[in-house]
Amino acid sequence: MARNPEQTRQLIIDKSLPIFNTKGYNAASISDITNATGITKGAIYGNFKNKDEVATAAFERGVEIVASEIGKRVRSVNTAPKKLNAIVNFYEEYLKEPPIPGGCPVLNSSIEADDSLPFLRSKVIRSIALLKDSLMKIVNRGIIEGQVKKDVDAEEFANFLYAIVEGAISVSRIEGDGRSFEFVKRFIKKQIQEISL
Amino acid sequence: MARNPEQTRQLIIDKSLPIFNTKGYNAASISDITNATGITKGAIYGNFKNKDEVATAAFERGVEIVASEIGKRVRSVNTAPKKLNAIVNFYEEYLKEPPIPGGCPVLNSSIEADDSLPFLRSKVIRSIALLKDSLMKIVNRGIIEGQVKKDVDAEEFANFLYAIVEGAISVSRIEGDGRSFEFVKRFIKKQIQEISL
DNA sequence: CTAATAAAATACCGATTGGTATATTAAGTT
DNA sequence: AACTTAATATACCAATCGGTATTTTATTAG
Repeated sequence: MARNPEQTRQLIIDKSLPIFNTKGYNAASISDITNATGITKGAIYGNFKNKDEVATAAFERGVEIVASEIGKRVRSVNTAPKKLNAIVNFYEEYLKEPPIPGGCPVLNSSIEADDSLPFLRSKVIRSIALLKDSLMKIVNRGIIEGQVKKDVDAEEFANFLYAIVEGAISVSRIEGDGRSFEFVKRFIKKQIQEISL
Repeated sequence: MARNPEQTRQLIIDKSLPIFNTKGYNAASISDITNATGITKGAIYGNFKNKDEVATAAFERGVEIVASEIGKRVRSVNTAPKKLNAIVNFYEEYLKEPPIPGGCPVLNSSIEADDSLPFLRSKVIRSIALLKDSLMKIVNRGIIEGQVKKDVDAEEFANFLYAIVEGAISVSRIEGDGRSFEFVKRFIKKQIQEISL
């Protein structure tokens, strides 16, 4: 054996994630990664079969970062409305101080993978399903625990919240300021208030 | 003079639009365009300075198509709530039978242009501003004409509507079915109802 | 201290990229 | 019909792409 392959692999993933996330899969090149890591092509192709696998690993790492951060926020409060608000606040902070440069990896990959990048598509779909499912569970538990009106359609609300947040991120990012997100945030908070008891 | 440069230019724009919109700027190559048009590189570079200008022209054509279609729907009804619903219905149809393959060009370019493609950024920002402004004007006129509650914040509603529609499109497209959009549509229709008198 | 081995570095590959310089061709003018 | 000119086609360019084969290097086992 020689060196530390796990560490190398992790380095490649960590350094390539922001590259894929900012430039997109096609524009991100292997030499971008070698430059960012200080590691050579040989090391990359020794640890990954091809560029697709690096991108996949980077995407999954990105989702992991986002999901873990959301999980932290969600667990830090104890009612459904507070949890939902915490998620919205997280995304607002995400815009101001991105834990991953380049925006939301799920949204980015979603746009790039819908027609091309078939190897990523199912991963993206799965990530979205997980996120929406978390939202649904929060709402449903809120209903059970008497914090949310019981006639609320949890699936509809989850779909609403997910779609509007992703949309607001994309708009705010291209506009380059948080004004649009501010408006949307205000709207979402009203909606959360609306379903709360 | 020889041949018909305007016609050639238009051919390049029309054929490259779906290519850029499905594959994205980077993955779409000049040879993709020569293949799709049956025209050679010489003709492309005779009519456009470079790839950026082809992409820009294609993007603007895409926006033109979307905007004109929306305008048609909006003009076909005569109250603010109906106009807003018509726009939502348009995007639902857009998913089922895309006038431009590859999804919404504004959303797609928005994601790709936020970090890279500086030459496109301002065009995308402008398109979004125009669309949101149209939405705002519809709401404000609805207020004046007594179809919309007068305490409604038109800018907030426009931002909400634009963000959620773009988000819903992206989710539905990656998922490959209209289920998510269906949920979101139901939610939006309720909101339109909510602001209506 | 050496041999074995696995990881990483280097050198190379054909294919493709965006772009350009040149040649050809079609149309308008006289 | 000959000439001019603008538009398109062809041929070519260096640079870069993803990927592979080979060599070097670091580590561990004996």
